[in-house]
Amino acid sequence: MNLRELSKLLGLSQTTVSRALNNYPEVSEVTRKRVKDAARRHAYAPNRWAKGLATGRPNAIAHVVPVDSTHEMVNPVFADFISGAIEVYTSHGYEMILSLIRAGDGPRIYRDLAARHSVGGLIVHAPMRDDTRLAMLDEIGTPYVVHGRISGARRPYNWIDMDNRRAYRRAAEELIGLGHERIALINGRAGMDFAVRREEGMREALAAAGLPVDRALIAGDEMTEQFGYEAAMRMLEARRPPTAFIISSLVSAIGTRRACEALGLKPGRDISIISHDDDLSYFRHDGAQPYFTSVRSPIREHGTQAALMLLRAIETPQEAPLQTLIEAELIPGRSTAPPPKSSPPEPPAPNLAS
Amino acid sequence: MNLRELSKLLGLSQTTVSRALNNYPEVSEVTRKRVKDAARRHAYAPNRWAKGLATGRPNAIAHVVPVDSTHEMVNPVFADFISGAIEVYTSHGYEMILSLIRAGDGPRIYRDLAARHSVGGLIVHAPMRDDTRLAMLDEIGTPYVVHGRISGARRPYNWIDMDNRRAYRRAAEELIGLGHERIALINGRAGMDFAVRREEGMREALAAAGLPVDRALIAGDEMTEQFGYEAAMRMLEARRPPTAFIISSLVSAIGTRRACEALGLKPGRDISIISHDDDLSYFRHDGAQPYFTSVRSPIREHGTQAALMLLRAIETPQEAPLQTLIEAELIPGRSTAPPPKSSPPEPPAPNLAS
DNA sequence: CTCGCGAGTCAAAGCGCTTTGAATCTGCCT
DNA sequence: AGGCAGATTCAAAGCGCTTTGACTCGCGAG
Repeated sequence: MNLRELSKLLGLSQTTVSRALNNYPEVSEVTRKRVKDAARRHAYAPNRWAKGLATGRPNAIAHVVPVDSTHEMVNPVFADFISGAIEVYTSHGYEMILSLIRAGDGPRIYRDLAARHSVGGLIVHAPMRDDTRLAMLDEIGTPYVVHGRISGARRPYNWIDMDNRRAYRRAAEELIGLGHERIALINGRAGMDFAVRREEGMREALAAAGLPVDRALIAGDEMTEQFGYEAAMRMLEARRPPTAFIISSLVSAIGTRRACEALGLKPGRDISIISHDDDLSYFRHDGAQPYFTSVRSPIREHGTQAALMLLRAIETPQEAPLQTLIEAELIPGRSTAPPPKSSPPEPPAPNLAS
Repeated sequence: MNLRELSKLLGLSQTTVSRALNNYPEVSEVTRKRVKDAARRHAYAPNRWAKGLATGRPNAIAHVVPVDSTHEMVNPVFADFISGAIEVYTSHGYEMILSLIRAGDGPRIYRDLAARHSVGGLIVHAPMRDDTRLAMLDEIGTPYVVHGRISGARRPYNWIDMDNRRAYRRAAEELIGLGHERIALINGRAGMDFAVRREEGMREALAAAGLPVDRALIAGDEMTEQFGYEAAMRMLEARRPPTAFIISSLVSAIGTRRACEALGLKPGRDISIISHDDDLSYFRHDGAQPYFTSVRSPIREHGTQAALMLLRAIETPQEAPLQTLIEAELIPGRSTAPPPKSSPPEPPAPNLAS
């Protein structure tokens, strides 16, 4: 069933039928009702192609997800982010197209998407520090929203991010307040913008407390369970193990927990862990006190916000880019405690000033 | 840059340029090269709408994911499945559109997708036993592939599934072989087709070994970490706890592990766990022996297969539906062992026959 | 020298929708 | 009765592509 058939059926012109369906005011209410009823009865839905061609208005949003070619990974966080965004799109008449991009593909994909005309804008995932994509996107002219930030950017751009530095400073302060002095950070891949900020946050807290930074207690990689396990294992078996961990991802934190338990260390008693809780639906704790003390930022909400921001950028391009910084909470759980007394206090270093 | 501009630029007709770009044989090689070079130089990409309208050939595949309205969940397994499928689509010139569907939305979404004409087919996720969607899709006439199976289906349809029954029977046999008699199943939501099959598989093994089925040792729900924890906790604290668990999802298995450890039970020593490993990239163990003994079926591969099957169904609709049953492996890990001796042997029930 | 043929190219129609500008139909005022 | 504004409706153009059917051009066969 197409518009012509439908209009013929109703004895009306295509113009009138089209206007009736699109809620134009110059159609009488009685006609509109008649048209809409008929459309429903005959399961008429406008052809997206024809509509797009006629209006020139984009009807899709692309999410471009970089995929590390060696690992072929899709971050589980991504699923929740998307599910937040997608609802916004559908309720505004856009469809979401998903596009994986390999490290090597570079600009081509973005240019193709833009040249298609059907894609009104896109969400940039997993920004790196000094990511070159922005310059390219600005040149291409497609509206975009970055989930995260890119430090080296020249011009203002739309982004939504959590306050990583503040949150991780806060997390480290919490541990320091409990008496920890050797705090490890198990972080995302080096170069990822969020990872840089998180490390900065922790360093700030250590510096403020006059604590040294031990490079051996900082690890960064793709945040798998396995990585959380191995990094923790390595640190815990070293000469001077940490008494606490801050971990950038719940998935890796689960790996770290596994490592601790393998060594007979009980989190919340012998060792402390602060995890990162993206409020992933499949890992959500409805119960009373959560297992992990964690930095919580609701990722689904990020998705919703990013989508709204993008639609705004598409529909009112003249307005200035928007920035949204989301504060993260530190949720108390049962995985943190003061460091165990048993660990022998460091002998005071000979020439420690003042 | 559009076709007309490009052709004017080259001093050729639109016809010739179009044909050159689409590799039609009736264009001389020298012209074709000239055209392709110019197209690249001016970043020309055909307008998808116009192309679709002109050819009538679909250029998108939809993945329709049911979302439980109360939980708003996106299964982490889904991310990996999709990433397998998407590569197939892009390499065949299709784009993937993602569509969430609420329990209530029912047929409307499917009909709309079909009426759009741009969507050539779809993947049905999360089928329930006696799912009514198939009848509807058959009526609508869109090609589709089911990830999983639907027992009550009337007519043959395209599906790809793992051999759930066999795999879970095998898992239960493994535990029975180790000497376990009280085996718990922490399963997916009741009514999900895969959950039904898995339970059947376990029951078969129990029956074959002459072991009774204890309803209290079977739980089913959305497979979150929390559910794995709570279900296990409930069972372990009951009067007659299980000595082994079979768990339908790695995520829930992690919750179960947490429960065991909270009670001082070490998996692989005091309690046995067989998990379900979807080979999720973020949970993949590259190392030697994995932590969990588990039923493994590579979900990403399912995605690839499903996509290929769907494209075949779209491009050669006359062919009969295809079925692919994938065998799952049972991967030995460190979470299984014979039941602990300490547990007092059951006093023989008075009137147990022969 | 003409004709036929294949290779290469072209003009124009058509895909299904929106939108412009004009036409028609009311009812009501003068 | 005539005129006019406002309310409805309409015919036709145009969006950018593919594809049909026709045209042009060389060249070898007759």
